[in-house]
Amino acid sequence: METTRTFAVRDYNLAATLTCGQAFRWHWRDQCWAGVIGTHCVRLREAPSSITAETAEPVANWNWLTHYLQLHLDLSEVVRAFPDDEPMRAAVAACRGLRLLRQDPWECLASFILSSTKQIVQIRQIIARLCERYGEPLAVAPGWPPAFRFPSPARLADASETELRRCKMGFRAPYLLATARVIADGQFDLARLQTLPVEAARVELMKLPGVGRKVADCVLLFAYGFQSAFPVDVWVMKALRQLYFLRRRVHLQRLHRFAATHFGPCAGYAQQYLFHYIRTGRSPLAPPGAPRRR
DNA sequence: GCCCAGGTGAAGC
DNA sequence: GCTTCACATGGG
Repeated sequence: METTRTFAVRDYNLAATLTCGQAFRWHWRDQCWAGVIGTHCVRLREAPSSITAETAEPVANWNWLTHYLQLHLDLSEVVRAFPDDEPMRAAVAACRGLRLLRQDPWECLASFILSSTKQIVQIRQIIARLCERYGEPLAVAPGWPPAFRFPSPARLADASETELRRCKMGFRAPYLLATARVIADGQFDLARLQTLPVEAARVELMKLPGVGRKVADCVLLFAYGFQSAFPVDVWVMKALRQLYFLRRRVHLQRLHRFAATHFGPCAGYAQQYLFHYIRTGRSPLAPPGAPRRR
């Protein structure tokens, strides 16, 4: 039992991984990345070839952390599977060490239901309010600020739409509430999706209120680890159009077909590199106002 | 004021 | 089938 453990890593860019828009609860505080994984309040410190974790309470088994961070994964194999073209080379060079996490399905699902037409900053604020108001308080170390579990489906199912709207989630409130209720009632089994082929799991997810193709793909990729899932949002759409389709108008369906054939077995990983690349001011497509590297 | 944000669902052709 | 629109909220 210990509260600190250091893990040797290679090619792990923790900052990019925790801020690239796949998870929304990490904060930079006291030279550490502070966050909550399940019931564990944790701080992560990045060094050139290691990651040191500190928890609020002693830990006997660290599997929850190594699984979440996917520490066993050999990133070079993933990158080798990418297509050898100029956009991918640039994206990989711009965010070397970027990883996909393996998140809890419910937290991931609820988070991305709340994500539609919201900027990442705002998604983070909504989720923070949701956890403060509905999540169970967690044990924290002396000097750490209060921390909360992500609220369970049952807890949110007991709330009213009006209450949820006070977290500033707007029109997403009825979606989150309805989905929480279906899951809390046992009518929908998130765990079962892990046993299905990706296409079948997607069909199931899209039966949930507020879950369309894009949100479903995010959950398939970020929570279940289906690496062929390729979420296409406005940014990925822009990137694919400009980098691969000569700025022509392209239908979403065609982009999905292109993604399935062009990016290989780790298409979802490639998607995250492209997404982060265009959003962080390191590409010609950077958003206005984004920090631009020389 | 305007436009846009890791979209979805429903209504209108 | 496809296209258009409403839906809250806040940042730039």
